[in-house]
Amino acid sequence: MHTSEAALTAWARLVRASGAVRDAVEADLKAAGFPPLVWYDALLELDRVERGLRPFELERNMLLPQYGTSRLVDRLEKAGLVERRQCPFDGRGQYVAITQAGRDLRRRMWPVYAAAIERHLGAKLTEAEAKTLGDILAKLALAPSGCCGEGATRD
Amino acid sequence: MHTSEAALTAWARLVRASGAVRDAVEADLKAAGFPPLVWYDALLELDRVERGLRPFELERNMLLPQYGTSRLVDRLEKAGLVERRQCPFDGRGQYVAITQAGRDLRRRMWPVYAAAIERHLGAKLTEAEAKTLGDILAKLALAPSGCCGEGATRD
DNA sequence: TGCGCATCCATGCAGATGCATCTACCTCTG
DNA sequence: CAGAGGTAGATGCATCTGCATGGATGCGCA
Repeated sequence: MHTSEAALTAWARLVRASGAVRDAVEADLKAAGFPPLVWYDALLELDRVERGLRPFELERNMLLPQYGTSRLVDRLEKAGLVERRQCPFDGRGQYVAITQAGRDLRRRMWPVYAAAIERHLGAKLTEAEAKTLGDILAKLALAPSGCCGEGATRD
Repeated sequence: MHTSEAALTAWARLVRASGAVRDAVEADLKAAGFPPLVWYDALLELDRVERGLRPFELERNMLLPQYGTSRLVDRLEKAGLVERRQCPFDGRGQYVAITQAGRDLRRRMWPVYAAAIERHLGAKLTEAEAKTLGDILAKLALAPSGCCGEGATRD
């Protein structure tokens, strides 16, 4: 099986460009005195759901490892942005719910975040390019080849 | 200034997809008993240039922070894959040169690496899509908006 | 020549991450 | 109900990263 030139180029640029853009957006957030991107993402997930989320749900939604989620919640909790609640129907589990402080912080972060995205991504692409980019990237997420077995063709 | 829907979607998918693909490729390398991606990248850079590279060159080429480069070279050196050489015309500087062991390792890693790229990226896109993706991502690297001032329009 | 300042690289320390493992609880089966 | 096996989540330890700073050398200018 041959790996195409185009795929190799796309890989190289994907890694570089995404890293650079991500770092730039992170830097803008930090410069404004805000916590890292992953905090925002977690708060956003949690803000969507009234009852809170189970850690394993957060883990799936954010593509984080289990221990990463556990410790991220630790930090968010320590900062007063979320709280852990006992899960009523599963003694092993818990719900993680956003607090008002968490909602406030997320809301304050959004303008800075949006501006950073615009500056580091939006401003460099036309509308059509952004659309195309999103569409192609969506295909990469399909049929997870790394985690669920059944990645290559079955023989 | 409004941030377009398409740009926001592209951002979200860029972060997710690139993270997922990168993690999957890393995992394949690790599963084959190889060191992380960044080692490969560094060895590749160093393998291109006979005389070796100054750390600050490696730093620029790989978009790494200065201390990150310093410590990456430490690890590579400890593993016998590179060696530091005194710089003949700058007493502060040095050259980092790949060793034969480094070249060998890089060569052994390549088939696994290429297969991983094909599996996690190439196989999911058509040739045309990969080409388009690469072209669009290339535009993101232009006119660095995060690091050199002069990102937004001058007022 | 000597002094101020910039550049190159290293490093101490704190915080974050990866890995393996642990505890506690659930569920299924006989 | 007992016991096996699976799932939810936490955590000790080693490694890695970010940040600030330090030491050493080069360079420009009086």
